[in-house]
Amino acid sequence: MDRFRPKLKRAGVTEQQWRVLRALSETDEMDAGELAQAICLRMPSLSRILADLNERRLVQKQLGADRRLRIVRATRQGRALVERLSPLSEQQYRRIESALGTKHYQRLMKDLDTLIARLSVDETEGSSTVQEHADPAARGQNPAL
Amino acid sequence: MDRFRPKLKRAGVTEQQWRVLRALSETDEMDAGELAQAICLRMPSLSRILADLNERRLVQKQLGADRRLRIVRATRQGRALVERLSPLSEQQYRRIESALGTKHYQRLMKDLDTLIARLSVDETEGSSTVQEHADPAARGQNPAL
DNA sequence: AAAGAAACGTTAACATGATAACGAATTCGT
DNA sequence: ACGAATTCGTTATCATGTTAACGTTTCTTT
Repeated sequence: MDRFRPKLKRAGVTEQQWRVLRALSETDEMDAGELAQAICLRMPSLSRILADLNERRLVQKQLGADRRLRIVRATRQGRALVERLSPLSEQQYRRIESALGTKHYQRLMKDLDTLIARLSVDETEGSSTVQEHADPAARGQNPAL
Repeated sequence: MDRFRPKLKRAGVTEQQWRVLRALSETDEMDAGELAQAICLRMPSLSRILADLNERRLVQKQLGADRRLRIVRATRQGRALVERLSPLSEQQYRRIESALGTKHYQRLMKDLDTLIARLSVDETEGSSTVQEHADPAARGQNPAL
């Protein structure tokens, strides 16, 4: 992140704002809780970030059918920002991969996924919210960048 | 850490304070810079933490021969605290190990060490400060807890 | 249906992470 | 020897992590 964060800063977003936008740009819409779990952000942090991104018109918040829920969507501008920065993000993953070698890299990502999944299970005692990803291109359910 | 942090809190130390004390109790003395690198803490954070721990008599700061350096040592009380909490820390590592299995656990720790070492190298472009640890019991140069 | 419990977000308060600007001490080049 | 560049640590500032306390809305229980 030491390498990627400066690029994010030039683009006007912080590290966590980036993770939020990235996650949102991959789906249509989510409620805040889903989003928080998807990217491992606590609700207090997410609240602040969404409030900020909302004012800057990068995301859009609205009430759900269940009016406790806050439905969030990335706006056009938000998605455009992600499109613009994604290549720089990919570049960092390739850097990590080349530092370890493809084989070790994939093994590391897999082991980390396994660890996160298993630890999550008995944290919440059963209600595993961590979904499997059969996609071999997936680099883990919690992309750092 | 979600499991260990509450125990630390009851003992009156934060997560990073714990890491500082743990590192110091394993050596005789270090200057602030060495310490920061050893446990991956930025100097601004370390400064605040050492100032705090110093007032609470858990560590002791003094000037080195080179008077730019701050030599730091854990006091008796500091070491006693680590002795008292170490078993609880070990317990967490065993939990992680049992979640992955011994084989995967060791492999994960090794891969992470490798990654950290290699990324560090070309961050600083050559002046690798990351020392090897031949000790098989070592769990990585940056114990989280 | 009404009181209580639970779920979802928000806000508050404090500790930490990150970056930059600074002060003090030391080393270098001339 | 002297001024510039370095090194080490501190301080300032802002964003985030963490925990707890709340306000709303919904679900449960009776």
